[in-house]
Amino acid sequence: MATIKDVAKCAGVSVATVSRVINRRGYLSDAVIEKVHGAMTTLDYYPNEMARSLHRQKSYILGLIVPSVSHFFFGEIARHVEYHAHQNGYKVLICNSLQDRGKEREYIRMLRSSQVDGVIMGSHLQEIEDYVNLRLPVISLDRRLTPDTAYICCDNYQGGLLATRHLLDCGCRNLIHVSGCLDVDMLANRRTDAFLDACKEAGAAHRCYQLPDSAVIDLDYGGMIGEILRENPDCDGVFATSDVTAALFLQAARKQGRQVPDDLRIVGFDGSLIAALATPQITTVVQPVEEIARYAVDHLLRGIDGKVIPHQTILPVELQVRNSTV
Amino acid sequence: MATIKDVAKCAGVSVATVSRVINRRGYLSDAVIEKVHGAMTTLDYYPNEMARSLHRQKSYILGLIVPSVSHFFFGEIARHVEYHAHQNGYKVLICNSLQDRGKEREYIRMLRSSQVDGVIMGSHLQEIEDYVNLRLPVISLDRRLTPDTAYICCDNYQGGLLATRHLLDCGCRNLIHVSGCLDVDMLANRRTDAFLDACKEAGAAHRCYQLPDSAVIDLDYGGMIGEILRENPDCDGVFATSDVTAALFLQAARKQGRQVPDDLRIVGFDGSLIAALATPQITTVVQPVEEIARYAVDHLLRGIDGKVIPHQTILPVELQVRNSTV
DNA sequence: ACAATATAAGTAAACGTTTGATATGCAGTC
DNA sequence: GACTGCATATCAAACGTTTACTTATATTGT
Repeated sequence: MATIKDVAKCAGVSVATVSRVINRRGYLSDAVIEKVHGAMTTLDYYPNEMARSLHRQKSYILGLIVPSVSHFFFGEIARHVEYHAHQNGYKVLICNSLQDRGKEREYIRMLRSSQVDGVIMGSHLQEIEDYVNLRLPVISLDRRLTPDTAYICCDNYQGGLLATRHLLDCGCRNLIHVSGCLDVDMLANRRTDAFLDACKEAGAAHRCYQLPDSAVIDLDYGGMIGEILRENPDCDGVFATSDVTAALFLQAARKQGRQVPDDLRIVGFDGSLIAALATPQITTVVQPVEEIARYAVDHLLRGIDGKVIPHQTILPVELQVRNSTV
Repeated sequence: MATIKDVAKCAGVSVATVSRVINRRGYLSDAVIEKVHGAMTTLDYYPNEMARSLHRQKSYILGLIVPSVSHFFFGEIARHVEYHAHQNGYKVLICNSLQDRGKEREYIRMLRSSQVDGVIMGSHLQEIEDYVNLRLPVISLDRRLTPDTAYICCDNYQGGLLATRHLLDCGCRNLIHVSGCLDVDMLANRRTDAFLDACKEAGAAHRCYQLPDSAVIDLDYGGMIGEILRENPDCDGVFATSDVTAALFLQAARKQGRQVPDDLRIVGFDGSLIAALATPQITTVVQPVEEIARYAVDHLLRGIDGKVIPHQTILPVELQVRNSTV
């Protein structure tokens, strides 16, 4: 590949001059500018970003760690994060932690070495201290890492409330809630809190189940869901912590001959495509994915620029009522 | 951040020595190795990959261009590409072209500037010449770009044959096929060829529809699908070019009071999660996504290392029969 | 006519690494 | 005791940029 030296030689000027015309700095005569541009196109020259980054001590690369981009929710997050990063002249390096502590730690190291300017963490199995050591601007999604790392999330409690109350309003009196693993202190756990509060408030029978961490990646826990449903023949309403889980309930219900929504009403969470593509379509709590991604990028970039940013950004959710409940 | 100089000073040796212990090169005494390691940990030092890349003229970064990582199929591709890249010590920069020619071109430029070692192209709107100019190892997914760029794809024709014959075997006599835009010379178009061949061979009535390019990104073309179904009241079998389209047919059928699979049988393509999560589950032609990604990475890396690689890699598909047809 | 300033281009150091060439010390050998 | 050979560590150049400094020339005001 042609370097700035080749361009300089070809144009008959110094490398400094070429650099100047690339960066439009200092005084340049039109003649020189033209010559340099000519040389650049004939040599098909592109500035070497590694060299630039090294000099300017800034890579314009962001790291994004998610459980997996093939996960509906995180796929959308990744898409929008990349979009907004690109809009701001940043590139993004993706990392699929696959819910594995070792990989998560490895990725964190790798991103540091790679001189990324900041990272967006959507996967959080690691012990807190590992993040502290990062010494890099970080925005976390849906988890408070340390007292002073900023995080973005949707209003999980409100979402849980909307979902549960909707089921109750539909006449459900025997509810089931399936959440992820509650051991890790994720903000998504507020959905479960809300479920419990709403059930107690209404005096409705209810039961909670937890899915293992791995469920986020290996989406074949349909058997488990069928089991849960079988265990609860009286259940008339399900609040699932994700749309995928809701879709699995839909299938299990059909297999067990229970009509949705007549015998069993189902509410999901996320507002991902799967909820809209299921038959019947699934009532779901819609997370503002695009906004979450936008704020994550915006705040991260502000952090990188040394500006102060809000610790906590909570975005509103919306209940999208569809045929799995009415 | 600490640099190699800081480590050298701290350990009381030269930077060359530090570099040597990092890279395990040349003769080193145990005493020095220990001192340097000590310094590295006390300073929390990580080598600067930009500087290394600059020197070694190799970034260990791969570019991946897809229409969108939030697309079911490409999300999985991205996940597995990243996985195998990581296994081989490579990082991956993602680019969502969003089926936009301008963005595609821009990303190609960006990847060149960023000194990626190679690129995997899963998005192909650009004119061929733009790829030729790349002068970078490239593996294309599902498209023959130039006579000498390697590509990986599944056996699209065979997939089309399996899908169509399965419908015919189920007794369908009035088929519909919905494909993507056939103007661009994608290998996925072979599915349509197979559909036509199989229908003619069996003497079955059939009709083809094309979806606009944008459908890959904006997945809300349900109305269009409903319209197609309404136009064809006698249709008893659908071969959709993707699982998403199949899922939309499922919904449209239900809305129009047609029972699946009794009145209408539906076959999708891709083998993505949506086919398994739909109710009823969708019969689909399963693409070996993981293998596709693995070969894409393997061949790209071999190409980067200057080895010769096969022009064409066609992987077998499999028909997964589910309740949307039987 | 001459200082003061504006314009234009070049020199060389720096960013953080790696590595070939080189220097130093120290056994062992004749 | 000079010589070889080996182990160990340093020096300095290079990777492709940017930019503070410097130098050279042109333009202006008095």
